[in-house]
Amino acid sequence: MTNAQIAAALEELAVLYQLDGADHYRVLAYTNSARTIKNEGRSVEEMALAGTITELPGVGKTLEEKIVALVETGEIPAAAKLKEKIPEGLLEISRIQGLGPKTVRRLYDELDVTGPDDLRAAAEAQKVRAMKGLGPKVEEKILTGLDKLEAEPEGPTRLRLDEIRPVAEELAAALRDNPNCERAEVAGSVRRWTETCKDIDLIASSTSPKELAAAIAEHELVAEHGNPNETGIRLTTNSGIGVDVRFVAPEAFGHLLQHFTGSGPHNAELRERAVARGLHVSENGIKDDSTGETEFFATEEEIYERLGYRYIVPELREDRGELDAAAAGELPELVERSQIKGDLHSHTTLSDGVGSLEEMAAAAEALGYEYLAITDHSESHGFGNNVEADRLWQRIEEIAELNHEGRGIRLLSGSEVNIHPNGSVDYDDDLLEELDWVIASIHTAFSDDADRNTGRMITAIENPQVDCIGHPTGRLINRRDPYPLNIERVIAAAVENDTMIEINSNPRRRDLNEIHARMAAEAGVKIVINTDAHRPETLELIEYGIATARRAWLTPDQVQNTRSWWK
DNA sequence: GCCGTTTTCGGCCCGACTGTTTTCAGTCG
Repeated sequence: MTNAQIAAALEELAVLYQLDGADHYRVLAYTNSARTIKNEGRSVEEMALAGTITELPGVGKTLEEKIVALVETGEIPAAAKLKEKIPEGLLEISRIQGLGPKTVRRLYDELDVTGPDDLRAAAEAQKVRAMKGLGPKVEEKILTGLDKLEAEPEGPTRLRLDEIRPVAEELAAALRDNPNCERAEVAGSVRRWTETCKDIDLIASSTSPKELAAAIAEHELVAEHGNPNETGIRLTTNSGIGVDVRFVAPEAFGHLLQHFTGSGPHNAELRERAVARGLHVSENGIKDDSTGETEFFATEEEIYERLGYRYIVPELREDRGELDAAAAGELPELVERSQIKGDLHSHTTLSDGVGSLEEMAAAAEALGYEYLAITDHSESHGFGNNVEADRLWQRIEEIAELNHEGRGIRLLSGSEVNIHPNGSVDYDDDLLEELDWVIASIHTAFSDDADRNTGRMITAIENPQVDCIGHPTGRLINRRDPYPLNIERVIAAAVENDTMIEINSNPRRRDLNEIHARMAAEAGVKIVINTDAHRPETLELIEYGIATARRAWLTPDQVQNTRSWWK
């Protein structure tokens, strides 16, 4: 059972308890443990069976018992019991925006609502507005919420960062360009460089906020907007992305920026620790119990300093140990884009790329790189993009000639070889030996069996001709789950054989992800950040791989392509 | 349900917004 599956079961149990009227903090214990498990790289199933799971923060005796039952029998007895008592449809309708567990429970108790159909009937018969504390507006919200539920049964999908980031940057730039704007910044998950984002948060200060709000509402990307006012405005873009613009006085800019950058768990933990010292943190400032005064800071740096921490960059604000590290002055010096000296995974027209050798070289040189590995697909790739051995021998010559001509960048002759189901790779050893750089990836025959996939990959890792494993889990964000893989065994094999592992920067992949990359680097795996560029301009996507590396706490010495090629 | 720089019991982050109601509960981020 995967960590994601265990986390989902605990989240479901949390909702069930909520509908059952359980204490708020008990519910919180379940949702918090679900988050911890999602953030854990090691197999939680194995930890549960080994009796070490209570090492995880927020997991005590009771949760241990429930998780062990879950991995052993496939279900949690308490959840099964609650499901007998609470109709499944109630879980569904509690996903409606603005409809919480308390109201859902009352709808069930007072109107016998057991699911979406009952609820629609009750709302249409105007029975909801007859309930105490509810009125016609709630009824309306329920009906539109039900429509949404029908249209998107899986819930709203979070957009990939590359789908949302350009919009956020353009709107922030538009705010800055307005003469009424003093300062504007992107906050929220976009600023933290998460894999996916729900919406866009923008923070701005202005001498005449209302006019600024009215101006941004007229931007060409904006389809709908709420009322412009002194505190902000809510926008929806043409592509359906929600945007929250908030205004703040310049002297308190840091507080709002910090608050809306999040993450929620980071802020909650930050505040909880502050309370122990008599300080109350909010988006409005820091209230000191000892003086009764509220302090204001213009920058986040000052806020973190006041609370006893080194400055924590947005990428680390996930409540994954950054507060302890910042308090102890032990935050890592994170890898930066400017430190990358070359890209070790790229394609040309020889396989499925759209740039020639020269075009790719020129683009890499323009980025200031010292080297670029040309790693077209191998012999068995198919799709008409396969490269026969003879052609690759020829390509080695072409690259040697280009290098001989002496340009500002060194090209490395390489290949992205397919890992076959038995773990062997394309091409004979004498050809592989002649290459500067060999990446091995799985592109076909994903098995649903973790043991088989893992064994296949470890065979490739053990192959002395293989330098690096490409996009190790094969996941496509929002589109394809990773194939089952025992990542801990892969990491151990990579350390033992001194085989590197890639963080693929393509924003659709970001593979390794930040959790696994952190675990791999801590275990001693040499990480490489590559773009897998299929056209000259996509070499720029390195910034997404850098972001994943930073979110994985990686330092430049853990990233091999911060070094010159000979090193 | 978890946990301990005051604690093995009694706390557990903070505020805005909404819709309903004359002061607040519920929901959300």
